[in-house]
Amino acid sequence: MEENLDILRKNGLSITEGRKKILDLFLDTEGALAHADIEKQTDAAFDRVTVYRTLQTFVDKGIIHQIPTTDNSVLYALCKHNCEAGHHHDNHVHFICNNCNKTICLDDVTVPEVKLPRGFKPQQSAMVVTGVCDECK
Amino acid sequence: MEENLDILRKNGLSITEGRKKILDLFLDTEGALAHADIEKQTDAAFDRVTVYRTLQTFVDKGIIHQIPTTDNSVLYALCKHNCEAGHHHDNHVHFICNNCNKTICLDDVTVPEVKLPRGFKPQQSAMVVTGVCDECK
DNA sequence: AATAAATTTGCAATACTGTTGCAGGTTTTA
DNA sequence: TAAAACCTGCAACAGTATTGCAAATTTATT
Repeated sequence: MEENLDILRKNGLSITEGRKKILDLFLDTEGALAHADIEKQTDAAFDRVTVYRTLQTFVDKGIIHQIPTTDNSVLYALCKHNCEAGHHHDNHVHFICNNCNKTICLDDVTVPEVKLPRGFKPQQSAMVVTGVCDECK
Repeated sequence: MEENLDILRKNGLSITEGRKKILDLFLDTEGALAHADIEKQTDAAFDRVTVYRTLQTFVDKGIIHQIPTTDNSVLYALCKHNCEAGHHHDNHVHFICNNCNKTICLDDVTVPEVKLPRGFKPQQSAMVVTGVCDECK
């Protein structure tokens, strides 16, 4: 299986060890990943800076998306639906489990629209639900 | 007007210069405040550490609440509805203006409920909408 | 009102997170 | 295979946040 190579090629990115490994991590992970997770799970094989830059590149290309959290950490997850460079379609709800602390993309749950007061024009909405996930229940 | 003293007393907190000033800032501000805003607007009269500790104390007592943001900064705003120590009723939508960058609590807009997949038990929901606010429109 | 007890503050030190410039190395292109 | 393009690691730096401790302030007690 060479899904990782496909994705990198499709996005016009050079194929490098770092990008392959980090992309594999995302492909193998159900939940979301923080920068620190990636450093740990790659045994610090890559410089911190490289990891930051790789993540940024992936976000720019629409391969992964950033997840808003209530505590202020930054999490990333694969984009499931075809996002394009600079144009994310990331309007699903994110769930954070208080038990196992995983963050899960609920790809099938769309962020509902809300009625805003007069004069407010919405552009993007994000929703984070915390609670207990299906594995910890 | 001594609203600030009332609030501090009600929560069993010592009355100090720092707490009065910082609380006043929140009472006078419509939007939300970041740690950096507070340092600036108090002319660095208080040590950074004091500001951090004061904010933490206020959050613990239910005087202010943390706001989730899409970029990962930490913002705080007054709790309007009677929150109690360790028990926030912060279920209103937050709005971030892409033009003036203010974060506004839409106290009258409640976070809608969403149907989660089987096995997921929700406890708290947060919603952030970005766009253009009523003053920048 | 004065003192003792409790609480809060500021400083110093430390840790973590994230960014930039640049030289050297790797990948791609031709 | 060589040149061009691109990516990586290092070093340096900046911002954010936390902890321990002594000094200062606030509150409770007499």
